[in-house]
Amino acid sequence: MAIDKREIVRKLVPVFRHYGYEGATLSRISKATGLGRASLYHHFSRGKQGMAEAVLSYLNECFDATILEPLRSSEEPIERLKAMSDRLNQFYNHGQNSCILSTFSLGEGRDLFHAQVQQALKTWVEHLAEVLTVAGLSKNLARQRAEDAVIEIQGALVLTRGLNCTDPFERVLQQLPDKLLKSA
Amino acid sequence: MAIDKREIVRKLVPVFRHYGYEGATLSRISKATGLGRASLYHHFSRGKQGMAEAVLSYLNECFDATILEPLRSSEEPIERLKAMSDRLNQFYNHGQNSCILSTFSLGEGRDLFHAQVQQALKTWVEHLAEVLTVAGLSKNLARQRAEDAVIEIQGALVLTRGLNCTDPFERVLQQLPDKLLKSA
DNA sequence: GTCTATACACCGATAGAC
DNA sequence: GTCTATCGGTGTATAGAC
Repeated sequence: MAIDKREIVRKLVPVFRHYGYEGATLSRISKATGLGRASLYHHFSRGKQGMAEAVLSYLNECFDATILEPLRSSEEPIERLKAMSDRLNQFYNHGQNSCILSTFSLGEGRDLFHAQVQQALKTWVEHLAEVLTVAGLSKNLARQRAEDAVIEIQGALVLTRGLNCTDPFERVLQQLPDKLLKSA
Repeated sequence: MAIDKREIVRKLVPVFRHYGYEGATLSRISKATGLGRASLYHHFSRGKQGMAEAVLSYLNECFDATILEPLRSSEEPIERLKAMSDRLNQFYNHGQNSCILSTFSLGEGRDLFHAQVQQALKTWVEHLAEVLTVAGLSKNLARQRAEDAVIEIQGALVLTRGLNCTDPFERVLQQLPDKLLKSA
């Protein structure tokens, strides 16, 4: 059933996120899901690539429903941004989870998933820019700060992973809303 | 000779940087260097791990000599930071090169190279914090902004790769010196 | 110092039983 | 829908000739 497949995809997420497309071997996938190779091919007709696409779609869906959703609300801009920060802290487990968009833009995954990765990043930036425009910033400044926000979050994920310490990520998220809205 | 080995390592750099530790297969390495598998094992006694360590050491050395060196100069802080930005733009090829510190903090590479990655990031932050302290910032603020600088650079690399557009990286570098020094 | 040849484990993928 | 068994290919690594 569809619900079972969704549960399998959920188990695939950490494997692809941590190891990247090439590093996510069928052995690791099999271990993570508890399913044999053949069972996996029963569910995902196009093999490993199908699994990776399912993971990417699933995470895009989650990201839209949990992180972008508050940005589309009718709350005050500052409240929307604070809500996004809170959700991001959960979504990335205090910065300890990698971002699939970052992982899939390396190696073989880059060629396979570039379109989806690019689209996901653009959508995120656009949602942020819209909130900042509502808050009264000029189109150009809103756009630039929206990009800065994504940059800081992605960079904080790298630093948090590299230093093995969640402080940078949580600090960036905490400071982000005010930083984005303060007058130029 | 040592100079030949250095030349081999130079050819290994893009392979490990783009594909990560696991994705850097001996086929790709062999192709990039023009050497057969056995020749590679003649030069690097501990196999692929030895190659990766050589790449990491080599890049750390380059990074210290080209990016950190201007930070240690006796120029004005703003000039030191501008010099770093210029050098970074070359070093990362306008944001089109991945950072090995980011690549090696994923998958199997994470366990193998965590200590070196952590040390390299710390050294970078400390050099920046020292410049900002000289510029008159408080210890805490200097430290925080130094971290922010590394975060923005790493994040800009991710965005530039994901969007396939060098604008974010070059903009971040261009704005960085003033941003770091402006009064709180 | 480079090569060919080779060892053996693991890769992604499939066939066919149940 | 899951399994075992297996395919051809590729992975890292090594032996030994030149």
